[in-house]
Formats: sequence, structure tokens, C-alpha cells
Amino acid sequence: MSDLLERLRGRGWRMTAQRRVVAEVLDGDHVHLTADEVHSRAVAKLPEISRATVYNTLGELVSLGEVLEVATDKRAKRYDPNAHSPHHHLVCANCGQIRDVHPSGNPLADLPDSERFGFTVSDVEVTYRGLCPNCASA
Amino acid sequence: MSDLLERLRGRGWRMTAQRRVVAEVLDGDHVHLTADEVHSRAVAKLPEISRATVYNTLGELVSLGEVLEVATDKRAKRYDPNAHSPHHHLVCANCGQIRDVHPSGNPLADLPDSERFGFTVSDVEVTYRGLCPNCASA
DNA sequence: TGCTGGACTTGGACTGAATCCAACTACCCG
DNA sequence: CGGGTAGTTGGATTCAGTCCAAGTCCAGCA
Repeated sequence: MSDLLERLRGRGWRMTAQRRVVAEVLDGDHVHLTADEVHSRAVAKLPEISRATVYNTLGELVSLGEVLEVATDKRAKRYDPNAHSPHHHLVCANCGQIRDVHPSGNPLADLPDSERFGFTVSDVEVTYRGLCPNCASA
Repeated sequence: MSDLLERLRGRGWRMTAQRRVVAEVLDGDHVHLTADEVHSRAVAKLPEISRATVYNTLGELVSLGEVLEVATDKRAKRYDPNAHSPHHHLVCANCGQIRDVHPSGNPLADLPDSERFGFTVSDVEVTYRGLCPNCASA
């Protein structure tokens, strides 16, 4: 939980109230929040925090690999605090909710060299789409 | 090629000059264009076509399943005319270029029921990320 | 403990993508 | 060929995200 804060301090971060709040919000629920949702939850704890700061902090967390950016095709990017256990996503095509899933195979291994076009492939991202029980029955 | 136009007519579309032009643009090169690129190519063939119409038409093509929407995490959505042969995407993290790839496994099969949370899963989308030869050497 | 340099934050303006909407146009059926 | 209606227009609007110059305040050092 606050090992996140530890890790950040260890990386030479200045620990400011704003950064702490953003980290807390992400650590809180394990849902996939949009930047704006992160912002409004952060505002609840620290009213003066600005949107720009939330974006900055999220960007920094992402480039430190502490948080994952998830771009489903919905409007806004979502942020996934669960960056340390590899997993993929199942998203509802209707309401946009996201769940973490852990499929069995390793898709990276399924991409033969002949299909790599000289790219250095470093990462795969798998998104399953469908309808959640709620939207399916509606 | 113009079986696309045929199919559309068959689905009860009014065939207008604008729609024809958008369909032609997509059918032309097999690259992954952004909506704006589609628009500017369309303008070259039919100067009065408006952005709104391009968006409308693309949206309709997508919901008919004739064209795929690809949301990498870059700025704009891209449209993939190659909707009838299942394939996945390899995207360069630096310059954003996209290539179609055909991995061997079937990731849908890799998702056990216990990981489906009651969703009716209808589709998988796999995105490989890395650097293209060009960006890797830079 | 108190100072100070530079990392952080602020908020408002700005950009780029996409959507909305009300007036207009033109396809297609009879 | 005339009318009803699907389709189009373009300008305004929304929405996510970025930029920037000015101000703030953290951390390391004396």
C-alpha cells in the first residue's frame, strides 16, 4: 500500500501532498479510473489540486511503470494501478466497465519472427470485448 | 473492391457521392488511416464533403462490421478496412505506424470460463507494441 | 533551525478529436 | 417527375489532454 510511496521516495521524488493524494486514490480501489475520475477523487481529499497536476503525476507514474495506461476505445484513457501482476482486460462494449483477467497462453510466443517485420516487440496487450451480465440482459 | 458498395446497397443504404468516396478511400490503400486522413483524401475527390459526414459514414461502416476501429493509445482512432480477415496489430510505440499481423494461437480459447465474470465475450483484440526498425535505430 | 535553489503546482488558455444540431439537399420510390 | 425522408453541411460545442509563465514549497545543507 504505502510501499508505493516508499518506492517513489526511493526514486528521488519530492513527496508533496498532491502526489501523495494521487497515489492514495490509485491505491484505494482497484478499479480503472479515468484521469478525470482520479482528479475528482483527489479533489475530495485535497480541494486545491489542479487537473494539470493530476495529469503530470499520472504521466510520471506511468513512465515509472507503477501504473498502466489502458486505452480501450472509449473516450478517455484509464489508469490501472495493478501494474505489477501481468494481466489483460475484459471490457464491456456497452457500459465500458473493465475487469482484469488472466488468460492461460502467452500471446507473445504466438507471434512468429516472420510476422514481426523487424520490429523489436516488447509488449502485448490483449483486450477481450463483450457484454457484462448487466448490459447483456438489458 | 466495389463489392463493398454492393454490400452497402444491399443493406438498404442510399448511395450518395459522399459515401461512395469514403468507401473508395478506405478500399484504396490498405493502411490504417485516421478519420482526418480519410477526410482529407475524400476532399481530394469531392471537395465539398464535410468532416461530419466522414465521421457519420465511418461510424456506420464500423457498426455494419465493414471496417474496424483501432484505438491504439495514440491521439486519434484509426480505421482498418481489412475487417474480413481476422488479424491483429503491431504498433510502433514511437512513430505510431501500424502493421497487420497473424499470430498462430487463438487467444479467445485461452480465456477460461472462470475468468469471464458472466460476460458474453465476443471478440479479442491483440496489440503488440514495440519499435519499428526505423525508430529502433534512431 | 533557517535559507535557498530548483522541483512542483497552479489555473487558465489552448489544441485536436469528435459530436451535435437545425437548416438544407438530393436519393429513390411510386 | 414530385414528395417524403434519409443524408449532408458547417459551425458551434464538448471533451480529453497539453502548455506555460508565475507562484509555491520541499529537501539538503550550513
